[in-house]
Amino acid sequence: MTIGALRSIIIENVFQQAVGLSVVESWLEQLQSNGYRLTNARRAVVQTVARSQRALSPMQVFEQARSRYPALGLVTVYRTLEKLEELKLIQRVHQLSGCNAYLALAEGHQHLIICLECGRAEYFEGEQMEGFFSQVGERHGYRVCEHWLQLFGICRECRTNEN
Amino acid sequence: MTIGALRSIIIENVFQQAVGLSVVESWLEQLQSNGYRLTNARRAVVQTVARSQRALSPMQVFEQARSRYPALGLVTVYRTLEKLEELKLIQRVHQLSGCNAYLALAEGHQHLIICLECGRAEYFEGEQMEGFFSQVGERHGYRVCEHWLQLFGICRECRTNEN
DNA sequence: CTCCATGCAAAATATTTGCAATTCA
DNA sequence: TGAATTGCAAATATTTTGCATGGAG
Repeated sequence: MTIGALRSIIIENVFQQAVGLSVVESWLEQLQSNGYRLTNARRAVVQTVARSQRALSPMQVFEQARSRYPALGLVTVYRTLEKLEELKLIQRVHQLSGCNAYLALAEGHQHLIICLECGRAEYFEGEQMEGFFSQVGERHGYRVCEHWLQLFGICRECRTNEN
Repeated sequence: MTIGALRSIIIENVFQQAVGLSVVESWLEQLQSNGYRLTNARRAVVQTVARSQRALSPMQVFEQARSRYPALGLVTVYRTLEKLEELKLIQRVHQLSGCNAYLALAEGHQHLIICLECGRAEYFEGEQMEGFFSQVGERHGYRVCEHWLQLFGICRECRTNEN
């Protein structure tokens, strides 16, 4: 094993511990504490969605999760996503390309910025807008109780690759 | 005919001239000038969508337009909506209840406020936000080129009816 | 009279449901 | 062991496509 390969593994482990594994374990715990059983099918789906940097459709989740657990069925993906959404661990993301993709839900970070090229999705904050939204509502006679804000663009990595 | 009925007709005509008929005629003209033929099916769809205050699904358009032109088929609704969208006369609207509804597109008014109760949809302006959106993009390394902003709430009429 | 447009039927997709076999707790 | 979970197959729901007929220009 080369130094390079070793370093990759270390970095991967650090990465998983920092942003991957703990989220997976937290989701599995929450499924369990809400009365759902932990199965290999659910573990595969949770690992796939929790670690993804982009919103995935049920079919994409199915394809990726099947490499972890080949016996997985598409129906189980649908049912697991349903439960994760119900527990507010993921949310459905609407994009120009479709509205059936799911992404980990970051608490308190309501707004999304999505790369049109690679699909990478990140949350950003914008609390100062709530006041503006209420004002707009008042002006039109609405009591505003929800809002969707999403930005679309090209991320740095994709711009670099294109040049 | 009573004075009341007469007044209703006058008001309806004024209304149609102000916000309904002219839009319908404009859309039909644009269909024609883009090489599409004017048929009764298309007239029925255009009248339904152009005059609606809320976003309508293909099935809803079909049901409403069929009362104007009973021989209408659902497939023609899909195909007509497709052409209207291509001509940028309507847009697909994403709601919690689904993403397959279409609404007249008001030029220059990019953002929507939608009543969760009755579905009424109105556009509002918010040009001052473009700068903010670009800033957010920069901070995350994105070149922002598009944005979605939608507010959801309860309109005045629905609040009144509930009390 | 010539194509474009239509509506039906069928196909293609996407999602949900019924159910017997399996697996977790 | 008992009940929740699974995957398959079938049912639904939605949208698209093929095609013979009809209608606009």
